[in-house]
Amino acid sequence: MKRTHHCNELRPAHIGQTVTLCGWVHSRRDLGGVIFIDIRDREGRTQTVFDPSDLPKEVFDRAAALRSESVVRVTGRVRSRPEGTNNAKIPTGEIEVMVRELEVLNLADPLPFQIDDPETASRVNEELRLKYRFLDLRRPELARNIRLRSKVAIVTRQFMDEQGFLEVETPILFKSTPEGAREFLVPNRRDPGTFYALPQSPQQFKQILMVGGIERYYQIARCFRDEDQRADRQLEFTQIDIEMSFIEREDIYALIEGLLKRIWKTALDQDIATPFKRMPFVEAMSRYGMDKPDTRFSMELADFTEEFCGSQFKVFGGAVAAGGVVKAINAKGLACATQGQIESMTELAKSFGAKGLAFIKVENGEWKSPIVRFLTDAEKAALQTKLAIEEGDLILFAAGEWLAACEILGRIRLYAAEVLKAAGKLVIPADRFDFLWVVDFPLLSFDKEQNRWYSSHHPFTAPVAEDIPLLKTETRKVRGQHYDVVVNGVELGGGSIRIHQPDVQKTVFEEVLQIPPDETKLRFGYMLEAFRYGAPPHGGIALGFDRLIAILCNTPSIRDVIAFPKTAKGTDLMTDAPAPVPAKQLRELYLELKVPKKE
RNA sequence: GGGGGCGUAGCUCAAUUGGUUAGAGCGCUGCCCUGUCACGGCAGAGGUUACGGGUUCGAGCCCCGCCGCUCCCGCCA
Repeated sequence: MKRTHHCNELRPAHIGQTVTLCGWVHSRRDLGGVIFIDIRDREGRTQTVFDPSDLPKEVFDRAAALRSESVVRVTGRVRSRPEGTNNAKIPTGEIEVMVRELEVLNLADPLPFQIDDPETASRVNEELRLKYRFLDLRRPELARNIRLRSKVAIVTRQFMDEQGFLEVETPILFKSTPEGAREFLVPNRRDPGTFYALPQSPQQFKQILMVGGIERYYQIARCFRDEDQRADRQLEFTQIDIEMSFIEREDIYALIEGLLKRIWKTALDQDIATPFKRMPFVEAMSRYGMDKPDTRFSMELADFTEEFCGSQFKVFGGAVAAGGVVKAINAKGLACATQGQIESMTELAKSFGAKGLAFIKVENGEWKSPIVRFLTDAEKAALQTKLAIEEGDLILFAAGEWLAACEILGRIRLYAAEVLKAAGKLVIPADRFDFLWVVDFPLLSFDKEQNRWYSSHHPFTAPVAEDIPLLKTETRKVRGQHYDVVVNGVELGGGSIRIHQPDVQKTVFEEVLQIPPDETKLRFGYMLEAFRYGAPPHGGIALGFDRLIAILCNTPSIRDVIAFPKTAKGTDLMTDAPAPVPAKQLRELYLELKVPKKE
């Protein structure tokens, strides 16, 4: 070992010992006659002292020439700091190391950005931080996140092992399955014109593992989806992937509640309440306008379909007449919303298909709104009662098809909450976590443009048993045995009980999803075949590991919990990936490029 | 594919809204300093205002294009 102690280890008990520390020059305070250098490693920092009366001039001069973030190795004697010079801010603040020897292991160039001050470092342009990720990773915040991630991975493995799960690795080189997310393709040199695909998830392998008798599988699995990025979405990401045989939905709920309880206890030393609330999809949409409701604040959607049936206000009356609904929320205390904010909300509503956004401002005891003159006294009374309207409130409406109206108000609700938070009128404690299961999703959704049904989750999701007869007749009504686990409005994971009977699976593929039989065979033939040779009933779930860590770290972006994340455009600013390859490599793969020239 | 925000010194930001030589703090370089801990003091260097066009007597500021980062919509079985 090059060192005897780490930089957060020395205490008054070590006084008198000769020690060797290695680390980065965190800060250098050169007082001319004496130099203080704080040496930092991942554990903490320790003050070292260079006293010229006690040191060869050459060593002192080298210390004076050190720059921030240089890597050094120092040897010296631990001593108590002189009276009145203790530093209460750091755990090693009662001692210091009187240096005898200094070895400069790596003299650092001046840094592209400073990392010693957390305040400014966290505000540095992300582009620069991504390019110099190795510097960013030294920042305490990021280091803490990476550490927590490791800790949670370990406790996950411990918990899953205790529950009798086997960790099984599945292939990264898989086959293209064009349903679902766009895939990354890998050309196959051995058979020109054929390709592997990187898995969107180990879904099919984990089901095959169940047929293979593994019974309980888990994996902290890398997944790849070639879709556009978001703060919570990267091209490659990690899932805690789980599958079990001979179980029902409740078994998954109990397992995941146990796992999350353990994770929260380990990561935050917090006891979370289980079991989690269960909320049917229809209820989540009706009350919160979201299938991943943030239940930390209310501002729930109220229904006024009955009240506005036949209303003089055509937008509402017409919507109801057309079989739609009228919904409203009360953004308490938001009557102060600026014209710009109302416009933003209107734009938001329009982006979700609304024609406009009706609102009522309650100010100075008066209902201010372009629509109020169309409302009858009875209608006003209904609003007053159901929304508990008070001075300073802002009422927002959506009318139309049930799902669309709910979704619009759901988005408006979140926007309003952000505005209220910024104004200090809505306060949500950082340590509050509202978990819930969203259940009873529709198995299938209808794509109006392509005029066909598609799986709400994925095509292996089992219908609720009693709904199976409705598959071909009342497709819309079939519920899937699918569940999402949601916390604070974030979809943490989802899964389902799977179809394990080949005939049901075949019906879903061919008769409901309308995939031609030969294509079904080509894409999923091996699964249908596997299910013919003794497939146990099974189900599973996948938790977004990056999102989980981001929630625990209280950061909005998963880039903050991934060591080497990519940008929104999918590039790695440090390595410059992706990049062109030499023609020779393309020839070996029998690939020819037809890249359109930029004008 | 679409919409919004940002881009000025190595970093974080300013520039009286189109008007003199583009400033400050930190960092960097040099000098001074023996108890600092975001040490302090003095001096100095450092700019193609992302990039390319345009309008104008005059552009960091206005217009068009383009690149990059970011947020959102679409997309994410």
